[in-house]
Amino acid sequence: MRKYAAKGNDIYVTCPGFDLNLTLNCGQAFRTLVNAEQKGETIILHDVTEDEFLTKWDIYFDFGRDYEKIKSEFITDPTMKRAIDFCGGIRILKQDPWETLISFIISQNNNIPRIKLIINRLVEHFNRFPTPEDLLTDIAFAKTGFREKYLKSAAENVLSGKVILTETPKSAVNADPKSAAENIVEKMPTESARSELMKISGVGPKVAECTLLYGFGRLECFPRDVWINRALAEFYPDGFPFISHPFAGVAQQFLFHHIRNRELCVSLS
DNA sequence: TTCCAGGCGTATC
DNA sequence: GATACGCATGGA
Repeated sequence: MRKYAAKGNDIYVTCPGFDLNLTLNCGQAFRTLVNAEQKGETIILHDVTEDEFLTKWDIYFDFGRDYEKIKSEFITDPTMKRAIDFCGGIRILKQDPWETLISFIISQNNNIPRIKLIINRLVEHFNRFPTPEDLLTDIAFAKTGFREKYLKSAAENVLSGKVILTETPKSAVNADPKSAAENIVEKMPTESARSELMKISGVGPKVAECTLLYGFGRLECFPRDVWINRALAEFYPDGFPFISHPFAGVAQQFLFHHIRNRELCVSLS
C-alpha cells in the first residue's frame, strides 16, 4: 500500500518494501519510461502531475497492491524465502500491452542487453515506441534478425483487427462487429487470451505468457524461460508448489532474478 | 572457434 | 505429442 504527496513538479510516494532499481532492472522492462529515484522508502517521480500519477504511474508500478501479503504466502517455502530475501523489492509493472508484446517477441533466443539495444534503436529511429504502422516499414536498421517477420506478423494482426489487444475507438472500427466484444484480449479469460495472442506468428507459450503477465496484469501467469526451467529443475524437481497461485507470476519474477543474478555472481568469481 | 541468449516454426517420427 | 534443428546477431 502506498501514500503519496505532490511537491512542486514531483510526486513523492512511500511504499514499504518496494525497490525501484530492482523493479526496473529485473528483466521485465527493457526501457525506462519515467524520471524516478528512490530515497529510503520514498520514490520520487519527477515532472509528474497528480492527475498523471493517479491515472498512469500508480497503475504502472502497481502501487495499490499489497505485496507484503503476497510475499508472506510464498515465504513459507525455503527457496522462495531466499529469493525474497535477495530481491523481494520487485513489483510487477503493468506495462503497455503492445509494447510488451513486441518487446518479448524481440526477446526470444536473445539476451537482455541486446534486447534493450534493439528496442533503443527502434525508439531512437521512430522517436517513440514503434507503432504497428512503424513496424511495417523497413526496419532492417534495427537488426532484429529472424524476429523481423514475427514483428511484422504482430503489426499486421493488430492493424487488421484480427487480434485486438485493448478496447480503443480504433479497434471498434476495425473489428468484426459480430463478435467485437469477445475478441478483445484485454477482456478475455486468461486461457483464451493466451491462445488469441498465439495466433501471431512468432508468439508461442513463453511470449504469450510474458505479455499477459507484464502487459495485461495477469499476475497468475508463469512464464517459463531457460532460467526458470533451471530454477525449477534444481529446486523443485517434484513441481512448483505455487504454480496455480493467483500471484504465481510474482513468485516467478523473484525466482528469475535470483537465479539469474546468482549465476552472474558465479561467473564473476 | 564455439557456445549461448527471458523461443518459435517446421519437419519428422 | 514429443523431439531435433535452423534461425540473425553479437558478446563471452
